[in-house]
Amino acid sequence: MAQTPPFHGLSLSELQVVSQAAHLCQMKRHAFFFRQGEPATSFYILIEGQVRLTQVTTEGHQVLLRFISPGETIGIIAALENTVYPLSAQAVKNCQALAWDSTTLEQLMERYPRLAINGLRLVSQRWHELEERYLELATERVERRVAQALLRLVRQVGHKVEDGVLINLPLTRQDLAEMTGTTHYTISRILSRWEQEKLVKTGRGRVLICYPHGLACIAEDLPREDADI
Amino acid sequence: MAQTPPFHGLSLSELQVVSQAAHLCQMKRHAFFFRQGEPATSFYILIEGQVRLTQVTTEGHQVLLRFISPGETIGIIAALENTVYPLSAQAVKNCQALAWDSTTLEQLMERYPRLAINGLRLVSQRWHELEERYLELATERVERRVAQALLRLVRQVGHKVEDGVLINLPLTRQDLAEMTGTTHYTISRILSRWEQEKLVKTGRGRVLICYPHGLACIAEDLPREDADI
DNA sequence: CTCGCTCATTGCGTTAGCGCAAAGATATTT
DNA sequence: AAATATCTTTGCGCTAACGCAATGAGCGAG
Repeated sequence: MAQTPPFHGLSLSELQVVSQAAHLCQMKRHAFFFRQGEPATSFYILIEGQVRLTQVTTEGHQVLLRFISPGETIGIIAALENTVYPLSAQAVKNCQALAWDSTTLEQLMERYPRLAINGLRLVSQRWHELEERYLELATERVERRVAQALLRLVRQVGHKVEDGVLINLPLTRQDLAEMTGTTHYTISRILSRWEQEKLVKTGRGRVLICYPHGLACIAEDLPREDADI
Repeated sequence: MAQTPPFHGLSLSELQVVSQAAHLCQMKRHAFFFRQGEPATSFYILIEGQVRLTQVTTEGHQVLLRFISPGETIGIIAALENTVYPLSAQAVKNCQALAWDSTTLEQLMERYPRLAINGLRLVSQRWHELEERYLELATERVERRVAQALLRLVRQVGHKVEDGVLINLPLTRQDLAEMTGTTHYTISRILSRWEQEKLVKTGRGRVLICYPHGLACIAEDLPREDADI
């Protein structure tokens, strides 16, 4: 735990105090850590599993913001004051997490400023990521956004296998659509095309990237040869 | 200064220490506080004027993230060591701001945890705003995004005048396009239409909202009567 | 094994929004 | 006042992407 970013720079004894304030929390597949709009009461660090962060608009449109992997935090945005969770966090697989009560967390931050500063850094990073996505959404075509999204997933949960890199998550066309601001129809068409070009192999809820470099070329709009490896 | 969010909860004597570490900084119209990609060395609180936060993609596309008004912060990212500014901050009018050196700021935060916690809260808010915009961009049509953007500007820099609310900023069609992820052509067409419907009056770099409620209806897709109030 | 659900594909018509081009309007400079 | 630069408008053709509809594929439950 000492390794994870939120706790960098804390002494051993401090770590002990902090960790004793936490409690372990188990979540089954499909269970919600919390739902958008609920009062924000807990801050989590994921130990095991995967979590999806989603949002719905007032109109009922869904957006999938990102997945959370072990070591990352959930709900830091709301770990302060009296806010509500701005998004929903749902376990994709069975999960384990450490949880802190938001008031205890605030007390801990008063006591160990390092904790607050680390938090600041984390949220800044998250901001930066989001802002990159925002930029992408505002300026790029759909195909490139999809390529970028897949590359991010490769980096995050990519699992090297014989014939490429497997996205180690159940990931439907609809999911990808909600990650990139498009429709599952369009995603399906794009993946079909890429499949013909031998860039990917897909199945139901499964995406395997055969040739990441090719995706990167699409993502960055490099001239790409149609060579199949 | 004690009123501004970054300093909530500090005692008078603490405030004194903090404010003595700052220096006043004057920026002429069109000058840059900093540019995207530069090492982040300073954190500012705007006292007077207006600042625009922009970003460019590697491809040269511009995006206008938002305007900053007096009391708001700029470059909070600088609170953390060894980062670069992720965006550019340019004075729209002549500006005055308080500036802190990033290393002194970090020391202050170590000393007064409240400062770091407030910072965390600020960045969280910013994150939330951005995420709302992201959602909008991913799910709404252009016209509604433009309506939303104008309403936000009304709230932020709206100036009540005889025949409506004036956006108290030089604001070109191009600016609005960069705020909403579209083109200045489209903005021009939309504003022309709204002008016919007596919702707005525009000039070169000037937007006056005659009937904010009408905009709100567009923004939320309520059935709106074509009555010209 | 079979039923039923969710997910995926693809043809097809539609359209929102893009972006060139060209002209007009409003500032700014000299 | 004239000249220049910067904004704005609008016609027009174009295309990326949407979204319905209908069919097909894969998975889980009983």
